[in-house]
Amino acid sequence: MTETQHPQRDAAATLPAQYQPGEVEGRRYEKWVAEGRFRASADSDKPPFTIVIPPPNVTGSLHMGHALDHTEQDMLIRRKRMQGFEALWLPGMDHAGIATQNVVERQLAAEGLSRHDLGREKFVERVWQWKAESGGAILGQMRRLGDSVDWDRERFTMDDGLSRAVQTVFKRLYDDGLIYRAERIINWCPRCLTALSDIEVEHTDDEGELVSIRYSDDVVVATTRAETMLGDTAVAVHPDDERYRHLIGTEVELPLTGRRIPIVGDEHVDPSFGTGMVKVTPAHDPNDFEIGQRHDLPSLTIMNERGVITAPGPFEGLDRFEARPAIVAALREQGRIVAEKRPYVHAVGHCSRCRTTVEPRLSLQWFVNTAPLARAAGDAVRDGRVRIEPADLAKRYFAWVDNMHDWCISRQLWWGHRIPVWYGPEGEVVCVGPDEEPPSGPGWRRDEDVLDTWFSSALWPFSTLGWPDQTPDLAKFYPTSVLVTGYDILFFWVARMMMFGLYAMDGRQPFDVIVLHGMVRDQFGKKMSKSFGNVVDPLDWIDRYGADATRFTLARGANPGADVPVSEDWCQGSRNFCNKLWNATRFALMNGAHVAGELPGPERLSTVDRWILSRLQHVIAEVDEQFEAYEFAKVCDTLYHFAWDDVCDWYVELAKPVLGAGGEAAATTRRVLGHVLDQLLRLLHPVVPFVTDELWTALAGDGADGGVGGNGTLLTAAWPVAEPALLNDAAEAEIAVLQRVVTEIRRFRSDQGLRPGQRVAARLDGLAGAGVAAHEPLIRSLVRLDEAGPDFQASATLAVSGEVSVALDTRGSIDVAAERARLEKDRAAAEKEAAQARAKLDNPAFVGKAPEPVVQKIRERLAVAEADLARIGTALEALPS
RNA sequence: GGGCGCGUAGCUCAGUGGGAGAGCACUCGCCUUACAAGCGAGGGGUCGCAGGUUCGAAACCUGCCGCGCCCACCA
Repeated sequence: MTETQHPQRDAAATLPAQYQPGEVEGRRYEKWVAEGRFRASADSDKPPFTIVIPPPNVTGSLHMGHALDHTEQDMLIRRKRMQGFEALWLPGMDHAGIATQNVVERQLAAEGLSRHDLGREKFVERVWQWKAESGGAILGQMRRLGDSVDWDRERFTMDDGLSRAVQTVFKRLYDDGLIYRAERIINWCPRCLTALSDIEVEHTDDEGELVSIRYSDDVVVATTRAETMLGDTAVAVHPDDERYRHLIGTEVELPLTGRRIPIVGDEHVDPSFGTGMVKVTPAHDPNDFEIGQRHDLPSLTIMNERGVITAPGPFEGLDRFEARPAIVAALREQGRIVAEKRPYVHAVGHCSRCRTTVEPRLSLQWFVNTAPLARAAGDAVRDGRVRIEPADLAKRYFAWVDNMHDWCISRQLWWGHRIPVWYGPEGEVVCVGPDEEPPSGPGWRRDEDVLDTWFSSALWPFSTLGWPDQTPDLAKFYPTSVLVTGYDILFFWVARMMMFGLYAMDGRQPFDVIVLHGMVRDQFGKKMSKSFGNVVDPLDWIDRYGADATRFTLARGANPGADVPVSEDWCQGSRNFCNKLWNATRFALMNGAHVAGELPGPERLSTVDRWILSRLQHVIAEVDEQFEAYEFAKVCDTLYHFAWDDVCDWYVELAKPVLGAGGEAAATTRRVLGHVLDQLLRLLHPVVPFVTDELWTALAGDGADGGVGGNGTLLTAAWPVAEPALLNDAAEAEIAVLQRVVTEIRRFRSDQGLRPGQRVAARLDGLAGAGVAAHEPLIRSLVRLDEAGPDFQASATLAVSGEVSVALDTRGSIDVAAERARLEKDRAAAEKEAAQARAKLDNPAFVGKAPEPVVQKIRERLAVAEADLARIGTALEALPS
């Protein structure tokens, strides 16, 4: 390409002075999708790289947590795609059992209807209709963020295929005896009218009242749930408790009921708590249930599913929270309340979906026997088949899988996967597989319940790939490569995917690496909450600052496993960074930078070119390491500083005089600048895909060879590979000296209040000794120094470094006091440095025990400090007194 | 009650055995034709406290203080 032909200049002319994300993003995204850039193929020869998206709720909309989660996944996927992997990022949604049913039920309530008015079939139809009309808003929002997901493979947990996977796994677990039905105390939500698993219950410290009730002269028990006494079927004491041993085997009359109940001895009772006597209500308390089992006590249910008292008598029909004070009042009237502790703060469970106080309730439910599954899930991490990043968080994972309770999987809902079990007239129980005919005939009925929504999400990594069929997708893309999610659903989801993945896929793990991030928080580290008013909507930031800025802000704060604080200021900073890239590329285009042809050989490169190319190789290597360690924040930091400090602040500034001068040097610089930007944009593409693709196509042209299957888009351009041959320590050292000289002169100009435009005559001494003599014109040009003329009269001497000093003629008086103060300060610092180094070297213990490289380093440090002192001394002497 | 983690500049955080760092904020000077969403320069920290290990500690150990999170069936 000759100097006069620069088609890029036309491109530059079309670029406005500021990056307008709104103008670029929509069009870029639709182009990517239309060209099928996100599509993965099972037939490909390329090695697979797979991520399945943590399926958002069909009722959900994009919040900052998703934006963070998706940014990390998109960064991984986009980089692997550029590296030549068959990269599949599979999107989809979760049917979100209770959440979705609640949404539709609220809609019905507005019409004055309940789901029972419609009936099961019509209600489920209605939910599907809701999904078609208003569900999945988040999918559109993912496009705004730039998620490079394969839309052709979008899945939903209630799809036919996934439902078949659910039924297959259920049947297998049932046949293996790992699923069973039992009457147990479970967590019951009296509002949602369904059972909940342990982890769907959130405990908070609530205020209550602990009352001590005298059942008889000898028997006093304490409780926070007085209403449950109606269901007491025993009183328990510790069998070794001297005070009460004689009572074991006797009976006591239960107040308000007239029933006589036994006193039993049970190890569970803590003699040191309260009176050491416990009322036993097997139907309404998990501990009491176990005591009841051990002593063969009857379980007396005194409350219905809505928490209303059903025990016959004066309290029948009262809500549990009305019955409580009523019963306490009645007991008080009888003089049976011997003590009240109020307020009494204790942990109370709430429905994670609606906050209603959970009621322990005896009921017949389906459970997964988790012991063998959880052991396998733990072992897969213990033996290294699955890695958790950051590794510290594995402790939390083990704490969970090694102490897992059986999982209650049945839900008394209508929206979800219905339990595939039929009951016959003679008490038969038949579990039906997906390809089997269910039993029919008089008296047969199907189980009414559906499965916990997490049951189907636990199958997500393989049900989405076509399992139970042996599909090409499954063969190509399972196990998935990385799972990216927040540590908050380690238990809900990750551990269960591990259990079911290992089980259903015959011991093959669902993913190789689990990458955990934290929660997005505000700029003060506070949790985002509606009541606190600090919630930020990512779409708002995307509108105002662009998707790239939003992504960069999140990724830049994403330290492994840690919460991610964000603020609008930081997002503006990210927007500014995108704009910086924009303008750097604009500058390059206006000056004819290009990517055509080979890089000039080493003999044609200037030191400045060698320096920036060397820096680039370091950056490529660092970014690769940081990506492999899932250090998203460090990736961003490395590229931010390289782009802004090295490329924009130094290389572009150093290139300006060369480009202005024209000739062969300018031609070389145009090519090197094009190369550096080309590589930089590639490296940045995973985190800021829109602006980089826009700029890269302008720089490389639409017909550019993008490397791996690339034709005019950065998406499939080859990921940079560091070239050791381009590393150049000598050039880096030279430019470091140049930078010190320039910075010191600027420092002087700034301290002395010299106007930036004002030219000053100067004599630069010792550049040759420092090996940077060739850079004198560059230095002079950067800091506007004229040659020393015949009338040159130094009014200040700057001690820079090494042999370099700069004598300046400011053509006027300088602020001697300011310069002296500055030098004194520098001298004090150098003296301190020298003293510290000498103290170490004078210490025989240090010299004897410290490794030689460290000692050598200290010697060098001392030498530098002494040289500094000498130069500062000279400069001080040179100052007019 | 059990477990995990954190305390470094005004704010948010990197740094985990050998010269205290970044972003933002702050101060001063600049519209220097890529960019004022910018440029240049600068100030600012007894690394929570107290012991210990070490030639050497922000980092490793112990204790204390403060903060956070997760798990949990003391009625």
